[in-house]
Order: sequence, then C-alpha cells, then structure tokens
Amino acid sequence: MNIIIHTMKRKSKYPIQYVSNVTGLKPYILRSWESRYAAICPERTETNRRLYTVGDIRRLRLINDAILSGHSISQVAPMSDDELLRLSKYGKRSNVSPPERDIDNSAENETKIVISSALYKIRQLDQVGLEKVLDRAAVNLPRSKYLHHVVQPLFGKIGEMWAAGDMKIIHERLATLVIRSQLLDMLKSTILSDSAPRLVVAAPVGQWHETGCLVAALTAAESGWRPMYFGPNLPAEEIAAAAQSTNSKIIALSVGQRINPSITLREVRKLKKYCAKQAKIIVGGYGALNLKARLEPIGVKCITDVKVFSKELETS
Amino acid sequence: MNIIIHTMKRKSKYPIQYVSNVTGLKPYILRSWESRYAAICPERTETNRRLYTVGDIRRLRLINDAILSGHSISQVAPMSDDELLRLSKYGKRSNVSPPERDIDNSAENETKIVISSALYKIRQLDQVGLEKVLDRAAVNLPRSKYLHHVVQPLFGKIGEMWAAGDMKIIHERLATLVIRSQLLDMLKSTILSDSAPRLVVAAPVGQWHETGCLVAALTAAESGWRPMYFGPNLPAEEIAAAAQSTNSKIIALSVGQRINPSITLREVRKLKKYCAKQAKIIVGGYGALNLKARLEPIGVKCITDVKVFSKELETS
DNA sequence: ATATCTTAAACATAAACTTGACAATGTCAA
DNA sequence: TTGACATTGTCAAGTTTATGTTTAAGATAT
Repeated sequence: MNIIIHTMKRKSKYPIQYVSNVTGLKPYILRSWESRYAAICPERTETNRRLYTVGDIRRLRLINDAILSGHSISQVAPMSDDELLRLSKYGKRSNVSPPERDIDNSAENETKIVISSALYKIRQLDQVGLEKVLDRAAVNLPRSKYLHHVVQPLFGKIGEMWAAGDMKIIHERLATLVIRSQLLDMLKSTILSDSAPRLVVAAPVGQWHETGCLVAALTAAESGWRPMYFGPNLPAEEIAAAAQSTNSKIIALSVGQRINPSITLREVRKLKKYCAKQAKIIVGGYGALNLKARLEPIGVKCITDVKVFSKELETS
Repeated sequence: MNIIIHTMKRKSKYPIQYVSNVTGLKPYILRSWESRYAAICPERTETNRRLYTVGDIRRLRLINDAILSGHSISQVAPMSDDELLRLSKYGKRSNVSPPERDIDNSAENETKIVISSALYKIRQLDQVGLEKVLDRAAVNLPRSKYLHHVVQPLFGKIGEMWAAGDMKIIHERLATLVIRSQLLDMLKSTILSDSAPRLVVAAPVGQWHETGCLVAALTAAESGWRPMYFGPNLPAEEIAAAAQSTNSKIIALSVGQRINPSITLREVRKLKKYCAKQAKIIVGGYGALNLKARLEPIGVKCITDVKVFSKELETS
C-alpha cells in the first residue's frame, strides 16, 4: 500500500490584515499594487473581501525583496514567481541604502502589553494562556519586531526577576518551552528556496540557552539563508562536522550573558581551527561583546546587534 | 451535581456554560457561531437546551486555534474537522479516526520501515526529510503505537549507533530536535478538559534527555490526565514547587539509561521529602529499574513498562 | 424565586471596500 | 531651466461587511 495522500490541498486563505502583518506591507499598499500593477490577484469572497493564499504571501515577500534591492514595483509586478526568485537570488544588491520599509507604528505600546501579560501568565504557570498571548502577538506583529521587541526583552525580564528571586527556574523553563516550540514552528514554516545558501546555527558547549539560537536562525531565514539548526551545547568538533556535511558557508554561534568565557573561547578557537577556510564563523548574542577582543584577531566576527548580523548575511 | 449529563448511551453531553468554561468562548459566542455560521450544531434536550459532545468541544478548540492563527470565523466555520485538523496539523486521533485493524497487521512492518528511513534521513542530516517521514508516521499510526514502536526504538538505535561510533552527537541532536518539536505540538493540541486531574512531568537534575519526559506526558494525556510539562534537568525543589503551585497529585519523573544513580537517588529522596503527602511520585524509564530497590521502600513507585504506567494513572 | 437558558433583533465597532485626490520624486522635451 | 507627465506612496470620504456584545421577553431548571 504505497498510496500517499500527501497532496492535500492547502485551502487556507487569509484576510488582508493578516497578510499585512506577516509581510509588513500596509493594506493600502497591497490594494494599490493589485489595482495599479496587478502584482497579485487574490481571490475574493462573495462579499468582495480579498482572500490571500500562502502562495500570494510568498509572492508578496519576493516582490518586497525585489523592491528592497532597488527594483521598481512597476518593473517587478508583472514578473512570474520564478523570475522574482531569481532576482532575489542573484540580485543580492550592493550597498545603496536599504529603504527599510519599517512598520514602526504605535506597536511600541503593544509590545509592552504583550510582555507584561506574558509575564503574568508565566507567574501563574499557565502554559496554555501563555501560548495564546504569544501566538497572538506573533501573528499581529511583524516577525522581526516580535523577535526583538517581545521575545528578547521578555527573557531579559525573566532573567532579572530570577536574579532578584522573584521567579524560579520552573518559570523560566515554562517560558522557554513555549517560546522554543513557537519559534521552531515558525522556522519550520518559513518558506525557503532550496537553492538558498546554508548556514549552521548552534551554541557552543556550556551554552544551554536555546532562544538565542532560534532567534539567530529565524533572522538568517529572513535574510534569505537556509538555517541548519542544531541547538545549544555542542562541542566544536560536532559543529564543524555539521557545517561540513551540510556544506554550509557560515557558522553562527549564539552566546548568552551567563557563560564561562574561557571554555567558550577554547571552543571557538577549536572550531576555527577545524574549519579554517570552508566556513566563516560569526559569534552573536550578549556574550559576544566580552569575547570580541580575543576573537576578532583570529578572524571571527563578533556581532552584538541583530541588524549588523542581517547586514552581514545579506552581503556575504 | 448534574454538570455533566450522562445518557443511557454513556456518552457525556455538556451544557453551554461548561463548554464556555473549558473553551474560553463566551456563551453568546457559541450561540452566534452556531446561528450565523453553523460552525457547530450541538444536540438539544427535549426542552431545547444545547448539549455539546466532546467532539463539539474538540471542534471548537480547533476553530479557536484557527482564528488565533489568522483565519476568520466565516472562513473556518464551514470546514470539516479534518480540514481544521490539517490547519493545526496534529490532533488526537481517537474519535472519528480510521479503524486500526488493518494497521495492526502491517504495522509491525510499517514501523520498521519508518525507523530505517528515519535513520537514513538522520544520517543525511536532512531535517526536512526526517520531519516528513515522522509526521507521516505520526498521522498514520495510533498514537501509542507511534510513541512506543517508533520513537522509543528509534532512540534506542541512535544510542547504539552512537556507542558504536556510527553516529555523532549532531545526528542524535537533529533527531531530538525534530521529535521534540513534533511531540510538543502533539501535546499542545491534545484536548484536555480543564477538570482533568493534573500531574507534573519532569526529569531530575543530571537527566537531560527530553524525549522520555514527552512520551510520559503524552501517555498521561491519553489516560485522561492533564500533564504539566516542565522538561528535564530540574532540581527537586523546583519540581516540588511546580507540583504545589499547579496543585498536581502526581509527579512523574523520567530517567533514562545513562544517569548518575547517586545524584538521581539524592534528588528523588529530596523530592519525596518536600512533598510527602501532597503528591505521589512515580519514577519511569529505563533508569527506573536500577533505582527500584532503593526507592520503593520509601514509597516511590518505579515503573519500567508503559502499560503499567497507564494502568497506574487510570486507577489513581 | 432566582438563575440560566432560548430566540430574535438590535447595537457597536473595527475593518474592509472603492474612488479619487494629493504630494513627492524622477524623467523627458522644449 | 522650466513645464508637462509618469511613478508611487499616502490619505480621506463614504459605504458596506464582519463579528463581538447587548437587550427584550419568554421558557426552563434548581
């Protein structure tokens, strides 16, 4: 019985607001692009509401990438998906200022509310409630905003409260569980062209915190790379082997604030030795700051700002 | 005391208030969704009161999940349970699932095929491929069969191969990542009534492997308990605190084969001291065998067989 | 007796839709 | 250089739709 019913049709359609949130394109832009350039032709309900498919969303992402890399909408709109894909693959664009289509709405407030209600749920050990809060936030906010203005600050707060004795390990654990699962799902569902260049994402021995790794992997995915995610606490030999057998050109290591610098240094040096030429090593996270002076001389990039990380990936 | 109504068919039907409580959807929402979108059609009593089945509740949860992830009620309301399930990918497959009989014959063979192709994908470090293989198995096999005839043996094999030097840590890591994410999703989407008795699932300090914990949690969920999952490597104080603040009557500890018996013993004894009367402690997994002689005298159950674990839960 | 259910209708608000216009910028021709 | 025109993001007005919430009046349950 080899009948695979794997060809189930994705029938899900999304309203304009959702599409706006996940693509970062404002609703009127979506409408303009449709009416002026026929860049996308979403279906309609009987009552004339737009309904976008995941395919539409994927195409919008491609179009946005093309625009971000200097092409004009009128030029790009009539292109097929394949052509767009080729554009984003090769046209990795040089350096003319990235227009930064930013969604800097009044979300400043929104993130604070999310964080505080998440903290409340955590304190209650209410896993389901926490999931709801965070899922909603992840849907309503642009991805990068969610990662860097909700997830990261949230763990910052948890760390502070833990240090102050206001929280126990189980609270941190609960939060980690929920967010890890959410971010992994995000990563899984991120669409990536098969030809995207690969990078290994991991954390060295002694570094147990997984959230940083996941944020790095998602950031890389946003920049058009295909992350090979292996998680925290991996010996240098293993990371090197992973990079080699997945043919990755970059190794991104995540290091947090609470680390043993000497062990971490040793591991990174070993890693550098193992894959001298094949792969470039980038160390990121709070802990990267302390290591910078020791690692940059041996040719290991240390990055503390996410935007720098993105830029680094986009120009590699 | 008639919150739950039993008919002679022994099938439970629930009034609107109860359903509202367990789903978090207000009664007028339930009525609106019924009258406007025909999203659910509960039975009625002779006097016209709504009576929801567990199936209705399960569907409401699925609908709610779909809405939370960006779909509109009008879009998801007409979908079949299966389609909704697709949207959330996993679901407890007990109710209307295909009969298991013809699976049983070929299952012996099926699981072997799954395991060997999973091992192949793992060796290739093909994460996506592995996910496909395992997702398919998880959907096609009854849950308990999947857990105990695929997941457990798979990790057994990986352990053997690792010991023989045929695999590296990254391979084990990749498998853990994929399966952990899958099992967590299963756990998240398992329907549990709020009134189900709770148990804490964790592993003590020194015990890092998470798969065993997750299998225990899913097994408990199948037996009608509501697992409070906290993962591996937790100090006794934390586990006790978790049990207390979640008001759990049972603590299930998962211990694998590679442990430090003295540390584990110390931790379990501590735990026993912390929650002498409030909660019953059950130690399970491969490691339980070695500890049995030392732990049973102080009133800690040690269980190596999953079926015994299920039975224990069902009679508690 | 009181709390909770039922239906049906109404209410309210946030989003969505279309159309048309404006403004900033860039391009081209005289 | 200047004026006409094209491109493209943005907004406003006026209307419609979607959906959560309330109300009114009766029926049922405890």
